[in-house]
Amino acid sequence: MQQLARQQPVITHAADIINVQQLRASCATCSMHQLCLPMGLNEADMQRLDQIIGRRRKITRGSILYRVGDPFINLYAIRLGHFKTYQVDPAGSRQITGFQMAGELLGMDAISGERHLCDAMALEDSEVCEIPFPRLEELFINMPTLLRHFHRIMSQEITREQNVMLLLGNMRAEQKFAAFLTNLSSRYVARGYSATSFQLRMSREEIGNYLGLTIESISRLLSRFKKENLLQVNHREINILDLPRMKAMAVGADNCR
Amino acid sequence: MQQLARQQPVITHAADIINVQQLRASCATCSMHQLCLPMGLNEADMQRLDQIIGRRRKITRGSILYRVGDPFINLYAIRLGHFKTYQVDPAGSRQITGFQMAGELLGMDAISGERHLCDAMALEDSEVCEIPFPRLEELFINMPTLLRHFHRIMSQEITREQNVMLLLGNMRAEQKFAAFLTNLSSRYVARGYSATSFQLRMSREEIGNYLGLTIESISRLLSRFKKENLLQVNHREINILDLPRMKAMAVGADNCR
DNA sequence: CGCGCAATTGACTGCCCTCAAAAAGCGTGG
DNA sequence: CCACGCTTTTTGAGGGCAGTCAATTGCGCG
Repeated sequence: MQQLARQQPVITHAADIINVQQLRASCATCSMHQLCLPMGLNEADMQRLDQIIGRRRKITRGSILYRVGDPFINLYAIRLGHFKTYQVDPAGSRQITGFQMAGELLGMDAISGERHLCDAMALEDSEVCEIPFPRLEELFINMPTLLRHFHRIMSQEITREQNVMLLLGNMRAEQKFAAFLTNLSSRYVARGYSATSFQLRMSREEIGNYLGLTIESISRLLSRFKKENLLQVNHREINILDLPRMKAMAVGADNCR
Repeated sequence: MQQLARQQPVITHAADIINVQQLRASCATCSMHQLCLPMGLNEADMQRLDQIIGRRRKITRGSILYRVGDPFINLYAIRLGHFKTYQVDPAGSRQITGFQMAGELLGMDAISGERHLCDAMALEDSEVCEIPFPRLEELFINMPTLLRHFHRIMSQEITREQNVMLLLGNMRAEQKFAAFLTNLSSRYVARGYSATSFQLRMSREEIGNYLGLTIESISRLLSRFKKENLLQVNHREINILDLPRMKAMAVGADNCR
């Protein structure tokens, strides 16, 4: 089931040096620092946070960052790339619980049980910052700003999941998919990208699984949206032509139960 | 749509005195303290937590503890009773995001935005402890045990919601309902009650809404389970006759996609 | 070119929703 | 006590949305 990585990085001496520089890359120079854990920290605090960051790891497409049962050691801040997290139930069926992008935090579900409760897989070649949780806890003691922001992030995750529950429990296929696209759109906007043009990092199957639909349904929805001039689609390239209507659909302005 | 409270507490002088005593009730004497926020605290720390608890409020059945848009001031620990939380989407449709019982914490979704993002309604006459969040944050600075446990609780909430996502996205009606019942069962066990005999605190409609099903489907499922000798049901009184089979059904041992 | 994988499209099925009506509780008032 | 209205629940009949199954297309790659 697991996709194999397309390419392994070729390690040369020169590349090692570059890598070392990347490892020393700091939160301050990271383009995601307004979205990520260090948000709102002053320079001194950001440096202290920097010092506990374990390392910046590259995760190749299709490989697993952590899986169910792994001991919980680190949180991971996504520096670059996209991930999916999915739960595996005892019968073996899977449910994707989220798609995460740069600036978002992975692994918070593991805090309670000291073991990860889902798998996290890179959807493309990605980079994460390892944040050793025990050391982060030490920082909390003297950095109330950091602690407060961490609580905000966890709370946001709770809210995000509640929105997915609303989506899964109350929406029709069309509305689900529109909500999915507008959600991606607004997250790309927050990162400075286009609201209407972006690449889907996940397959139709993954979208379907996430939304509680089949791959065929996703495909049909895309065709219909295309026919209705809501969007253009070419493989994974999405171009939303009528974002207002898409948003209206997502909030159920058209068809609701 | 909102149910009106059935009865307002009659305040007399004598009752006031009793109330005052209840207000002084401490975490140490609360039957939920092994499940609730003070879990694992030593006596001194528990007293410090006690001191910041605002008041113990009674919430009559059907009345609202907080609603969408209310400013976030307190977390609430349920001392007694049951609640439901539900989201209201722009089109007006609702999704119940959880049923909470004694020992559980309400309001964590509001931390990020400083406003509540769902409504919380008492399903029966209940009592909560108000926990002013800013004061709780002050405690965190000197009580690492409390902080760690708070993080566990938030993380548990994330995990719980991921399980609901799995349920809503991947399960058939029968499996959903079996999972719902076994979930209640295990939570009652954790509170020292029977695993097989309990009262549903919520209506069929609320169950259906939570599970992404209609009231009719819930009713039919109950009838079928009854016919198959899985359970007895009398109004809201549930008696699970074959818990192992119910659990097997919940994990999809019978029918999965 | 042919193979494999992902996506699309079509035909059909079935689970659950919708609509409708009857039954069962429950409180109220005659 | 029973009649009455109201709400909640149960049960039935039928329909629709999305799933299932299957065949086709398109694309990348060896």
